Amino acid sequence: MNRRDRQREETRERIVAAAVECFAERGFRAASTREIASRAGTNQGLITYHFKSKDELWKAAADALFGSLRAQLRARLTPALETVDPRERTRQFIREFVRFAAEHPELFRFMLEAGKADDERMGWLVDTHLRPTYEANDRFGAGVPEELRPHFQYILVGAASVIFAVAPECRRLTGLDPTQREAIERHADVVARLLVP
Amino acid sequence: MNRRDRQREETRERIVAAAVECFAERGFRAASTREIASRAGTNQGLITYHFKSKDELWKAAADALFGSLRAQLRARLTPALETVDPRERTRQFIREFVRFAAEHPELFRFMLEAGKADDERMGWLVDTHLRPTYEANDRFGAGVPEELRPHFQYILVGAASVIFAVAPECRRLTGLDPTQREAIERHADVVARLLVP
DNA sequence: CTGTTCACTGATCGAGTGACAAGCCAGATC
DNA sequence: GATCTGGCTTGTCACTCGATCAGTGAACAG
Repeated sequence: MNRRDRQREETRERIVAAAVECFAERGFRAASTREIASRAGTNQGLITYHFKSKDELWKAAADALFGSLRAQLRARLTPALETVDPRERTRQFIREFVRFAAEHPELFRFMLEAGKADDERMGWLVDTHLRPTYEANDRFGAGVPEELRPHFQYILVGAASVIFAVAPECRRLTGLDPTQREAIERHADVVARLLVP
Repeated sequence: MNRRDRQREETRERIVAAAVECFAERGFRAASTREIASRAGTNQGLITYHFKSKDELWKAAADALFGSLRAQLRARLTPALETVDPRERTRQFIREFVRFAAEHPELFRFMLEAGKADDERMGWLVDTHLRPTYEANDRFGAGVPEELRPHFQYILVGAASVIFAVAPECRRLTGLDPTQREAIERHADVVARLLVP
């Protein structure tokens, strides 16, 4: 690959990384391309050059976030499948999911911001990223009746993620800092034991 | 009270109601005072007249939302306290909380949007509204050890609310419409039985 | 070495944004 | 019934937004 092409690639990646941060922190509309450019160390015009529009940049950010993290999540969840006892296996699965949610609160924020409105971005995100992830996690819901699957899915996601998504609030409200390793492990344990008694 | 004063009050309430909607749907920055004014059936200038700034309007909206809903929630939760069996009482409590979350998804959206950043609005919301609510719900966590309280709190909120906060996404992803009465009751039942085995 | 390509910059556009101020007129006051 | 108060409208301010585009210069091809 060319030196120019490598430079191009690296710049795009810097912009996408900054975009993931901004979109997760502020939401689509409130995130400005100028701030994204600034965090990436360039100017705003370059964003429209690489990604035709803000919408396209958002999709690129979603691709980077969900693509990378889905692979990472699968890699971390599969060892749990080796556990023999099925209930303990599911608990391991859940604990690992909670740890993952703690390390990547931007994933939940991204999903929640996109999922609340019935617009084109939501449709795209569901069809492109959420459905594959959802179906991949069916291994987890093996023992759950068909009509309860969606409930369990969202209960798990909510129970695991919310405390990390509102970490500043939790710190101020309860004094507990959910970013501490100890708190993460405790949360993982509580969620796992609640969902699999 | 004067006719003018009544008119004034009613107008302010219309604006606040529109503001609650907009802030919950779009977040603070992405919600525009012009859209709020339009939904309230007036013009943008009137907002600055009644509420000096957008920040003040946001606080007024939070006051209306949390104030009214905390009272309403307490009214709906206290009957559950009459149940004799302590575990069943807690389950009733949780079921009612889930129903409440289903009817008022804007509460969770509001809380989540405010709680993710460590800014002045978050501090104000915690000190003014969240802490009182949090402490009032201590009746619920009677049997829970001190250091697990925050975890249970956020697990309950997340498990109960997320599916309703991303209702459009849930509909498209799973085919289940979480706004249907049947789905709400099922969700309430699942959450209650999970959190109190 | 020469000419071309193309990642990148900086300026500018129209369409919003929140805050502000001057005027209007129904309703309160006397 | 004249006067005045104050809720409300309209227009405007400086500013930010995403998008567009001419211009620049280093890396490329021949």
